[in-house]
Amino acid sequence: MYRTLQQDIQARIQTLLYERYDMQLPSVAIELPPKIEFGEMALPVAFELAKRLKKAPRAIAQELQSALAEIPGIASVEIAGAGYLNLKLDRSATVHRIAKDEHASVGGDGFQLVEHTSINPNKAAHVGHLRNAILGDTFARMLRKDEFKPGYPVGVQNYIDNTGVQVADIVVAVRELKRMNLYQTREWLTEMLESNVRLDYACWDLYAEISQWYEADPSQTAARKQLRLNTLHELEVGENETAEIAELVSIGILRRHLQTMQRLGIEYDFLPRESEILHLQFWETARRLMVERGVLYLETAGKNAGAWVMRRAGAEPLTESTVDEDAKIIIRSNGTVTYVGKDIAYHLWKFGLLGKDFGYTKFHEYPDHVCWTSALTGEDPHPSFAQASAIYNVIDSRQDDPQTQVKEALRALGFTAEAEHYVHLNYAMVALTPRCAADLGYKLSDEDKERSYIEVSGRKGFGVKADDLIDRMIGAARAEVDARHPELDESERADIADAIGIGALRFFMLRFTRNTVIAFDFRDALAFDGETGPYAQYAAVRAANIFHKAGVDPAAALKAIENADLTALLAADTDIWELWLIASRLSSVLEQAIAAAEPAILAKYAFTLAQSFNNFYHRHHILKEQDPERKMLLLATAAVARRELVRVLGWLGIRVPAAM
RNA sequence: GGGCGAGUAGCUCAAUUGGAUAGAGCACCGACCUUCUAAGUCGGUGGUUACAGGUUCGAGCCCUGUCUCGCCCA
Repeated sequence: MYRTLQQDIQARIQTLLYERYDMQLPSVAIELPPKIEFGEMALPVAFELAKRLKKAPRAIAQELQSALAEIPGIASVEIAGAGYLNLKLDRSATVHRIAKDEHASVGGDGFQLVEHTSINPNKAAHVGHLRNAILGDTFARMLRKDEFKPGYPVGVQNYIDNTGVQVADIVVAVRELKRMNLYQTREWLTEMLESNVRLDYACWDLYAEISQWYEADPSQTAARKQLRLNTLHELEVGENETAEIAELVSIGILRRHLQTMQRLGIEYDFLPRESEILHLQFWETARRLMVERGVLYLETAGKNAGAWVMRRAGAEPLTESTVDEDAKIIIRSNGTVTYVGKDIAYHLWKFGLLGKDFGYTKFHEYPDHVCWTSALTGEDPHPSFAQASAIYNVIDSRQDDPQTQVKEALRALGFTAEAEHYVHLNYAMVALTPRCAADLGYKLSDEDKERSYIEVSGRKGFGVKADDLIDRMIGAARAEVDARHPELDESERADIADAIGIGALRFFMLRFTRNTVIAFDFRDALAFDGETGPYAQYAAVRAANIFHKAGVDPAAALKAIENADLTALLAADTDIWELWLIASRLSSVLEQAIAAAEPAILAKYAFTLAQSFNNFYHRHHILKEQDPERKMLLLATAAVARRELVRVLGWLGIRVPAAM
């Protein structure tokens, strides 16, 4: 609703400026004043005009004041400070519009492809992967159609690198450390499934072991490294026992990853795999296109001589005699393609520019949709995901350089619109505090102890596994629920604890802006007070309780104020009006969060709204209110706070439990 | 060596992209449960926004330089 008002007023001011000063501004800023006493909207436009008109800002503000006051919905206009125009809204009229759920539409056409999770299928997911998946899932929820907004058509995919060096390592481990062949591997996997042992956990340790093994015996190092390269090569070629073992193990681990993510309410539509990108020869098609358009060229001199390279973004134009030593190698002089090369092909596919598609086959059935995976020859009918008009790659900041290269390749190939809509949704890593690392049994050097954080390492088997963390979050919530609600039966308590534990975890991962390194510590993550998920959930539960006790439907409470004149009541209680104002900003905040690709903005908003509601809840005892008019307004206020809180928590993937 | 990011209260983080007196949470001190549930509320302590210059009506944010830390690349 706030967004709608902003848009109206911006349009009015543009016409006003045009009429008065024959002037057009690209945009007119409307800010939220620092205090509610200054009104609900502040315009610094007089400062902007002062330069052009060569007049004092205050004088310009005075010239605009009366015209602005005539805009419908505006109660008054005041001039403050050096020339701010502070607008006060007609509170009663605005509340009526909010109660009717008038709000700016969010959404549009064009398929939005969000890629996240993308964990190597060779070991258990850890906290870093959780940040990735939660960010991506939240962003997809922000874009997607729901009961609040038309949204965009959205596809969520999880890229599976099933032929990479990490999977090769786990195959080497299965063979060399566990001494198993294909048949024995199959039995091993079946045993684990039957005894409910987590395969990804077993491989977590195996992966750490094999990483040590390569260098454990100096006389064997060269041979072992060669074995690893051979294994990798066999994986890439396919149709051999090595590839079959890799397929069994990686699929088993992938299924575990999907289960882990399902616990957080995270689902996927498509799992494209590296093996199909190789076998369907995506790269060969892309290579031809790149050579044809002069983007990829053979270097004949300098240190990169013999390699096929691509110019970096922003590089100076080449002259006849110069050699670009800084160019990015795409095909090494030994003929192998780099990761960036394959990634360029894959991204041409995403935008439907490659001229080929995967085969598709069903991989997993969620309650209300199917998750597909890539195949050489798939089944029909099937959807296609190679039609993105915008893509969002949730990949951590360590990949900034290669991501910039892929985007640059699209631009250089002439696909400038696609390059514009290529968003690397990057984020800083999750590390551990030294204390947390020590608790996990990691030996700290004196240098480590001084650091503010310590990086996790899969090769060292050092990190917090996702399922362990989820178990602990839910366990801690369960202890609280058991203490507070002994009267509830087992399944109800389990469900509430699940909502709270997951809510706390998701909120924790989302409250930091993307470029902040999270120094993970159990104490911080397990906090249920203050700026946390449970705090926001608690506010929503409290609001719901009011309606249970009153026997009133929240929607009816909002309808009840439709024809009431609330002017006097809203003038008397500024805190109530302020809560309505915060609630009205929902779509405005969502738009801002989408534009900045920053879910933390929504998390912050959810907290602010919950805080404002808790404040209101404490100050006004709704069910005891004697004045029927006032009680009606209080109920409607609780209803609107609850409505928007449930919505924003929904986008964050946080459920509101039945009780707390 | 090159590239990118960061440095804000004791700690962990914000700051609507250049706007009004830099805000929250935690921790600490104090007050509030016979209440629609205290996973809550209210009050207090706490700041030279790493440092030095510059740009302008206005700088935590932009520019130049310095220092420190992290990540990526050779």
